[in-house]
Amino acid sequence: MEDVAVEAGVSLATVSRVFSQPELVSEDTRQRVQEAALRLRYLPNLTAGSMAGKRSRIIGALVPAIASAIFSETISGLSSVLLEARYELMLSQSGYDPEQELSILQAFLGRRVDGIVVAGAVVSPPSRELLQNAGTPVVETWEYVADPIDMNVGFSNLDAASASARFLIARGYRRFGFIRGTDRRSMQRLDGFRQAVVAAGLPEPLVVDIKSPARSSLVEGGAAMHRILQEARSTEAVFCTNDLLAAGALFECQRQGLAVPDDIAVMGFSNLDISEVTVPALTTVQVGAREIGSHAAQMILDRIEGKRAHADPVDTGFSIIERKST
Amino acid sequence: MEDVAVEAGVSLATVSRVFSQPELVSEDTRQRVQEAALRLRYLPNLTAGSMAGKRSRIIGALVPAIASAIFSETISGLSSVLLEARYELMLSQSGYDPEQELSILQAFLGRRVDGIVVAGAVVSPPSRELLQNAGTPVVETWEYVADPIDMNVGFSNLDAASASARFLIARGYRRFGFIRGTDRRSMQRLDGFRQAVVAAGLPEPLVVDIKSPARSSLVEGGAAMHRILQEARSTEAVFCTNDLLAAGALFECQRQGLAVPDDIAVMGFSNLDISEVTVPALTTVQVGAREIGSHAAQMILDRIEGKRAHADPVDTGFSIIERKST
DNA sequence: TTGAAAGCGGTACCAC
DNA sequence: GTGGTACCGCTTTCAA
Repeated sequence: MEDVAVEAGVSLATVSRVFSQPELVSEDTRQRVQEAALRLRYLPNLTAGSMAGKRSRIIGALVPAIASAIFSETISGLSSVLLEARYELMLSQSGYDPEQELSILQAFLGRRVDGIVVAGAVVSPPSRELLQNAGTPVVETWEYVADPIDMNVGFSNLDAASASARFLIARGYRRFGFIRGTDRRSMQRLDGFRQAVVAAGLPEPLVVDIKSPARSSLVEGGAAMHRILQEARSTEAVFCTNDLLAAGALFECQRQGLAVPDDIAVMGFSNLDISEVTVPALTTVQVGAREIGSHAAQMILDRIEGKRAHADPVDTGFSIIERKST
Repeated sequence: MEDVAVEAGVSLATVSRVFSQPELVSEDTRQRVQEAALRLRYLPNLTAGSMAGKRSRIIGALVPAIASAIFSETISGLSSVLLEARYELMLSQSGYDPEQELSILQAFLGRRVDGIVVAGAVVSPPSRELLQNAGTPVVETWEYVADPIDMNVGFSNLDAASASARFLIARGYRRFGFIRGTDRRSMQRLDGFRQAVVAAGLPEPLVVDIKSPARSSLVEGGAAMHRILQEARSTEAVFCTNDLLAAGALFECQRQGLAVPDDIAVMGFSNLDISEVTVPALTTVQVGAREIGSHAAQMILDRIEGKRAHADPVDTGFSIIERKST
């Protein structure tokens, strides 16, 4: 920076202004400084800037697994908003491990990120406590959190699953299978689904849990459907806690020569790309994955700029998308 | 940090050492400092550390689109290695826009990242020039780059596609369709495929380009297959430049009531999760997506630690996975 | 093994 | 509109 200042014949302060608050500098000097910077290939050191100013312009995001498609739209939405606001995204995966989660959050705080977005709610007590004391803006997403650490953008997984069950019941299905992922949201979905089924006086769904959250959901979905067909061939409709599981389940039906939805219906959750194109296309629940990400980003940015001290929880809602698989 | 120093009755330097080079501090003082830090909830400011030291411990990664599954295994592999080495991942998406790409790379350099990994090669001249002059370790991936900016981990897309063509020819297919993505690697794959087809004295493949790289490849693959079936019903086998396109194409065949591979064969590329589970499962090309990411991370870490000044290009190779779709 | 002090490269407040 | 200058919070010689 000093080189640029000398080259342009101005002070350090002026060079700094040209890059951070150009409107405070006269047209003329601005030009001179910018040319000097270009000539010297000067790129302002944002790290130094972060330290001197108080903001890092970095947002940390934490997902269970980067390779899983479930949250990628959310992260993409987050990233898009941040890019536009000239913020950077720091991304990490916890691998479903609470200790890993804690150490990642510590790293984020150590970096003095301006905000943290987590996929799902933060469940491990040490992690919650850490964030609670840190005072950094935090957004928990993809579920309604009764007692959020800070901000919350999501929807009621319980309600969404209840509505799904009622939808299936209204279509005439009576005997249900339920393929469930291992995350907390899947638990909530099971609760909601079960409640609606029981309320309708129908038998409880046959619940099959997937083996490992780390493996491909498409494969797990197939394996789970295999079990259901083995244990309860009379099952009429299977609800899966995400579209990857549902697609895997659908393929398993095809493999066994079963017609969907005539022999057995399949319903997914999340409205991922894949649900739109399978044959038959999957009935699913739209949850505004991308919107959750962009919303979370906006809430953090607003908070940073002091627009509102406390943001109310945002309910992004859901809607059932009826396709051919039910 | 000063508070901790006072609390523990030591100097700033000692506190610093406890967190960065604990082996230089006596067991006793180390304990005292750590306890003090815990009591005060002290988290070292890594930003300040980055500035004082010379390393940021941040690696920047640039992909065309975060929501696309193509590179997610690579990013995940990258992230895993970095996490273990206590580095952070900064992720951005260019949205297939060269100007965006440039501005993201500038931001990375402004952050003084210790290394940059790009999905694919950097093509726009200004971006290349920027990185060339920066001196930051750079890894271009997923393709063999004749004149890399710095390091290179990938494979020959041309050879992989040639091998695919020969594989299909050996299976007896003669009339080919080719569904092509818009990226450079897809172009290379077309070259390789075409060469092998022509070398065998067969007619050139019918090439269909997808409309927009931004839309879902699954949908685009279906649309492209639709066109092929319309324009050249006699096509015997369709090669797609990635598995999402292939899956989309496969579903379109199902929609039209065509049997795969009996009526028409479909082959994909990349060996994504989905190719394993569709019915029929997709023949594809395995390219070690995850390995590319972990390898890239390791190369950068080695470089940072001065293990080798210049790393040779790494060829991760490829292999054809024969499944039921051909 | 520990401490003192000079930076690292900016920002932002205060004068002029 | 521009310049001077205390920091920001840590790392890293150099000495003790």
